[in-house]
Amino acid sequence: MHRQDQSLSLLADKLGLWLPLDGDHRAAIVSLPHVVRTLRAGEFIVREEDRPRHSCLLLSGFAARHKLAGNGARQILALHIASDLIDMHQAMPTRADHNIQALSTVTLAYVPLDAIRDLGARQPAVGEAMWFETLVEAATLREWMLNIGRRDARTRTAHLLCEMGVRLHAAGLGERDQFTLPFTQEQMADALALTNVHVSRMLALLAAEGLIERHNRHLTILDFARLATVGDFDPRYLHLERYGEVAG
Amino acid sequence: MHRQDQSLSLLADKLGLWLPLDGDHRAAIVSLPHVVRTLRAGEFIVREEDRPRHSCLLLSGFAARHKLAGNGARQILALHIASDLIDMHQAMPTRADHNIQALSTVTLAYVPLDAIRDLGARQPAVGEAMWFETLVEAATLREWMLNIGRRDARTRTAHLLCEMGVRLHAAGLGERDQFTLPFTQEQMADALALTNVHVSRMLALLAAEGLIERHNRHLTILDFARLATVGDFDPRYLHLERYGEVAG
DNA sequence: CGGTATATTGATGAGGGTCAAATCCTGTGG
DNA sequence: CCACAGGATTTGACCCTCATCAATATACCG
Repeated sequence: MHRQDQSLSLLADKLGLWLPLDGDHRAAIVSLPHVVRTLRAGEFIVREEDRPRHSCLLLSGFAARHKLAGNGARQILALHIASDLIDMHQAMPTRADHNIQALSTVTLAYVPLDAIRDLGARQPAVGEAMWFETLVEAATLREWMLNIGRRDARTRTAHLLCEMGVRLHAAGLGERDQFTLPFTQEQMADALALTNVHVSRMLALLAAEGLIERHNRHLTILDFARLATVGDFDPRYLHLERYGEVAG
Repeated sequence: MHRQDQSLSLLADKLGLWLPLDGDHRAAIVSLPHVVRTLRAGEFIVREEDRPRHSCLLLSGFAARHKLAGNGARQILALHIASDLIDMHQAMPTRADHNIQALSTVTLAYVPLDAIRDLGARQPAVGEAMWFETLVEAATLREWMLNIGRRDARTRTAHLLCEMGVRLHAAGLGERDQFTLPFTQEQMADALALTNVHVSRMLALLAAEGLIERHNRHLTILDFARLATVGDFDPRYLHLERYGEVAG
């Protein structure tokens, strides 16, 4: 367990988004026992049937949580970006029921679940902040379910772009309206419950409508307010109050 | 706060499904402060923008958790049956982002979230069991997302029927293979991300295939194993180990 | 550079939506 | 006990969104 590095200051920053944390809180977070590892794209962080004893903080890179249907189709349940905390409260007495897979090279800080529980008990504010993190992830999952179930392909796609802009910006990984979209269209398709072909068409359509501009994987949102309208996107579920105003 | 009634023995039974609980545990659960109320079909248990201070135990009847899209379409996120515990851990410092609505006459026991938290601290086994309940609900949500995103209408419908059979039976509300399906086809459609018309067709198809039999809202599963195959249904996500064997 | 993964584009078709009418239930009041 | 009203379900006809299949084209990487 490395205790010397500062990897977990990213976690302190993230949790500080949810609740004001003082120096003691931050110090306690940063000194959590942890191990840092690097995985390459495609490697599994958690595999179905695993029984994880650690939570992971994504220090850099991108990952996807997904399940497979009997016909081989994949549904991505969540896209994770740097600063996301994975499975903090999944202290399952049983096995994981889905996979988490690196989509790019990722670095991870593994923190034992016991240490997280202890810290939550010792510093209730930190416990609450970690709890809030879990609730936001659940709220995002519900919003995605609505997205997949009841919005058409164009709306769905616009919604995902808005969400990624806001989340990447909140995590300090780009501007809300200009960022590198790190996913293949096939991965986006599995997140949106579409096909890669149709995602390609929808991105082309949004570009033709003057809502976005693309150069390779670099994306510019030309009119966030309009894209949010098209995407039926209301950022409240992300609980990043700063982004409440959708105005361009 | 009524303390005299035995409404919460249902909760003790439910939590006992997840972990063995002794007499002390049960006594502590049953004596939680609570209020019992009755709501009629259509009334809201939690409304978007509410800030609930209570968790609800569904004592009888059926309820749906749902979100609305901008176009007016509704996505049901979860169907709740008697013995389900609603929003135990939703101690949101912020507002609910979806609705919970009674689908039939329901009776509810409202338990203050503070009391739940206290009990979890005082009796860790009970806390763990309540925690497990939340994890199972999250696992169900993920399975539904896969269902909606990546399975065709026939498979989706069969999957829901299997799930309801297992859950109703586990809750003592019917046989796994024979129960009253208390939902309108429109409600099922909103749960499956289909239309009421197509749900009608899929139920008719499953009946024509000899997998189920219907008389009004009474449903008989004629061959559970085959229906589970058709529905790509693997009950592990419900964590009711007893139902692991899908055999007819 | 060459080879592979990714993205684009076109043609075609199927799964499920929409609309509308008919039928069936359920509950209510006479 | 029957008649009736309202909702729920069923059925049919038609059509549209998105999937599928296939051929290029483009970007990425050793």
